[in-house]
Amino acid sequence: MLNHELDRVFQALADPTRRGLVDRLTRGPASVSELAAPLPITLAAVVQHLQALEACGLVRTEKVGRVRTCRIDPAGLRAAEDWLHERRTAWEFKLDRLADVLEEGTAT
Amino acid sequence: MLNHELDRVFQALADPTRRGLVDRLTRGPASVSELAAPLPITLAAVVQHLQALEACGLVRTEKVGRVRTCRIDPAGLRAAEDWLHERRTAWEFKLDRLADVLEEGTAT
DNA sequence: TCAATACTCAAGTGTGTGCTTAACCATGAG
DNA sequence: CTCATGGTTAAGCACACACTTGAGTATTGA
Repeated sequence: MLNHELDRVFQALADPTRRGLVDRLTRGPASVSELAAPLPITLAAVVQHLQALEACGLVRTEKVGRVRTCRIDPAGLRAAEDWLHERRTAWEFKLDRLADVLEEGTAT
Repeated sequence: MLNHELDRVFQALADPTRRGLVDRLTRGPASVSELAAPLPITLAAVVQHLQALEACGLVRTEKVGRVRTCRIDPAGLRAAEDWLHERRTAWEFKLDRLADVLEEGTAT
């Protein structure tokens, strides 16, 4: 995944409403109005959030009749997760090696 | 970690410059000017980015003399990583169970 | 056919973000 | 002491973002 796409994934996840939508969708697919119902904002605003989520691969949607059904797309989640995992483990590995060197110094 | 803190973590990671700083710091600690040197922006701007990164627990810094040394704080990375991991696996588990049910339907 | 449902789109508004400049403070070297 | 280094802070600007309103389209049920 390109750097520019990761921008949008993290940007999308930065908003609590959008993270709420993702959270809701992990419990199963839902229509736009179902997603909007519990929220204190307009349906139009929810649609805009969904467009952001779809644009960066966090959510897939499909329109049947007049109902648009939304569901999680794990690809986006995985991309962000992998980025974080790589950096964190790289750093922790470095820390461990440093600890080893220090240990070696004090021992013997 | 509270929801509000996750906001700031993802918000921080949404910016490519800040993600670049995190990336750089996984290769080892650095001073503010070292971090700024390769970047096309002012040192003041870098300081502002670092404040954002520190405020949300992605980076720790320590000032000795007039030099501020920055290093990764894995806590922030882990918080975001965990959030993503939980949602993704929850959804994939759901998908697997759905596949099982469909399988059962077509079989026998 | 008529009305309700389920969105969709465009325009506008207030707030937040990234960046710059410019002035400033603290430390270390000569 | 004096100057350079390394960083900090504040003010301001341009643009992006979340949200609303309002008007429109397509589908469905009676």
